[in-house]
Amino acid sequence: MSHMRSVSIKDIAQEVGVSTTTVSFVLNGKAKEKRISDELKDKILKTAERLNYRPNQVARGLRTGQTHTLGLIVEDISNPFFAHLARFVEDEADKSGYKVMFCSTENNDEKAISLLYLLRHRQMDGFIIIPTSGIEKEIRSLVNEKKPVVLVDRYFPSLDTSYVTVDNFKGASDGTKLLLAKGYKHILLVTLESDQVQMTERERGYKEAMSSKSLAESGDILRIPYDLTHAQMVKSIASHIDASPGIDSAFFTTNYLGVAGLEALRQLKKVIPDQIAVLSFDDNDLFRLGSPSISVISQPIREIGKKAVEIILSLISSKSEEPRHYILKPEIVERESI
Amino acid sequence: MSHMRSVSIKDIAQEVGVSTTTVSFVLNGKAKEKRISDELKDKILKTAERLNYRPNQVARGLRTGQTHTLGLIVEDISNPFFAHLARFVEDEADKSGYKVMFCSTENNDEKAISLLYLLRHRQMDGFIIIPTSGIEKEIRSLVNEKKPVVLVDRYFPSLDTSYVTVDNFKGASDGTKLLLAKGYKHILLVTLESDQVQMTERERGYKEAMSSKSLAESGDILRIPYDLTHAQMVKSIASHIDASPGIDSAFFTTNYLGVAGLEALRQLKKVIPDQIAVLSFDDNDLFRLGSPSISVISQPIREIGKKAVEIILSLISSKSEEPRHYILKPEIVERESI
DNA sequence: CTGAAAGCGCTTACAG
DNA sequence: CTGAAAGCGCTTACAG
Repeated sequence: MSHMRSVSIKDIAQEVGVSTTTVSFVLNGKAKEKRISDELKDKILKTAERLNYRPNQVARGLRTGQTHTLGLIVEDISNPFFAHLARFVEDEADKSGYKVMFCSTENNDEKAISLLYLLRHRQMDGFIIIPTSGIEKEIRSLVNEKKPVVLVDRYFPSLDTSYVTVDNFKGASDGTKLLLAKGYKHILLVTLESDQVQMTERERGYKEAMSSKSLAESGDILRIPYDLTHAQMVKSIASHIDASPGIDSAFFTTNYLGVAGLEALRQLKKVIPDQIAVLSFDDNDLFRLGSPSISVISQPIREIGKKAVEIILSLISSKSEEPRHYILKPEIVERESI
Repeated sequence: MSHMRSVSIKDIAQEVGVSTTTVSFVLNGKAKEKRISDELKDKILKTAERLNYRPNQVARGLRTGQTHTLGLIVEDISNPFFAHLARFVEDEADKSGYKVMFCSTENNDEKAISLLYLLRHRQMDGFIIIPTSGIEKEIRSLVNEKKPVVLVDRYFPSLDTSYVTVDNFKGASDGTKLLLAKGYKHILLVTLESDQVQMTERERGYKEAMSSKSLAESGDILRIPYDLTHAQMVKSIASHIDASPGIDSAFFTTNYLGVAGLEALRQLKKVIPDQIAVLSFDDNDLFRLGSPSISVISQPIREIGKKAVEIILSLISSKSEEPRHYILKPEIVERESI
């Protein structure tokens, strides 16, 4: 019972003895509008059913110029932050009949550019992008060509696109202030060597909080190159902490830095929070259920995903719309680690 | 500088003063084969470059019948097991110029069926599917229509499809035997109420290991309905363990059951492994870095993803091929929890 | 109430 | 060496 060619609108038309136009109208629910008789409509519907007709969306996409597909470009789909984001984007897109195609950039400019290129070939209706720092030019041309695009997690201050992020400055500043309020004085900030806005803002928040205190408090910043392997990150963090006995607390600016940090502290056999307090951006199972549980600055991922899809869909339906910016509130979750 | 219509092969043809045929040939690298002069070839290439030509893959897909897109249907993309699988599938597919479109079924038959339907409309070249138990009929018709499909993590014994899984029986049996060898006698198996092969095999492995011991050893099985929320799972596990003082160890058959289990034990303030030993299927950051770290039966996710893509690509390139089955070896990772 | 025809952007057998 | 033409499976303005 296998066909090499699947059944098309033409087959139905032939079977019923009518034009493909009529079939198309009926199948698209325009029977009423086109005033096609109920008998004929039923006959066409029944025949489509009987022949097990499946509309070819590729053909429809070519004809209408709408593929009902969103391109989602993340840093790494296996990172829990992006995996959850993907899921919420999927759910939200699904409600409007959109599917999503994902790609991981590994935070690599070359890869990101080539992925964006490939996705454009495939006529995505819109793009939800966690940009790498070197992809500004390509995003700009996307915008210039009026392609719907929304940046997530980070954006380019010099580029007027829609974006949705979190108030990273406030998150980092509040987190640091919480540590200070708890009596920790020598706070190490472990962050990524990055010029991207989400990272610079977090660093700025930390610095602002530190500077608001007296000079007795002293900070320290460890900047990890973002192309290190996980093992190298762990090693780098461990050796820095080991060499800095004065430090009483560590603040990690991303979830995988936090994970690497816990691994480092474990190697050093540091007791949390007695020997060193820990705070991290982003939440995950390890932070939530590990022992001790880790305090975090949690991002509202579901809301971020929802907003991103909402923006992209509104951009798709009305090309002229102005860029929209959403800056959501991160939430401090206090646990046992501080 | 924005165009409503992007540049097509026709624009290039017009610009150069040549037919679209010729343009298509050189753009597809067939200049040599079609013996098109180097001058002309260069001119066409230059013009394409200058006009910033981007081939429309939707049109190509319609014409050639190949979309170079794989459909990946998982249970939940935000679950670390599937998130990692997705990443490895992506990487492997990428090497052959394929992109992947993902969907989450939530282990819901209706949703799975509708997703498969939607993806078929979109002319995926192949499907990598983590099936729900009620989707057998739809998978069967996929196979009957000679669509390339490979099942992952589980399969239907009564359906002759390609699949790649892990030796779940051996994994569960070895894990149980390890607990027994460590002196634990009263092992609780916490599993899903499921008739799917990966689950029944794990339960069978556990039972086999238990029955190989004397009657002094006694087991207990808690079967969690798979439609419970996370909180309900935690509650169900907690109350069962709380009501079974004789139990000295717990073996969880999936990663999220393990996570819920740890949460339950934390609520009950049970000390691991002194009051209760813990073993779980699947690995994750929490198991690896939590305190105490949790022993696991780890699946070779990268290899699973690679194999799945390898099979699907070979199915795509030669439709006649026989189904292939891969049963990979799980690995026991002993940590502090037993 | 219904259909012939054009066209979305490609590829490719066929012809010269 | 190169091109005219058909066709992938749809949708839709136009005509009657």
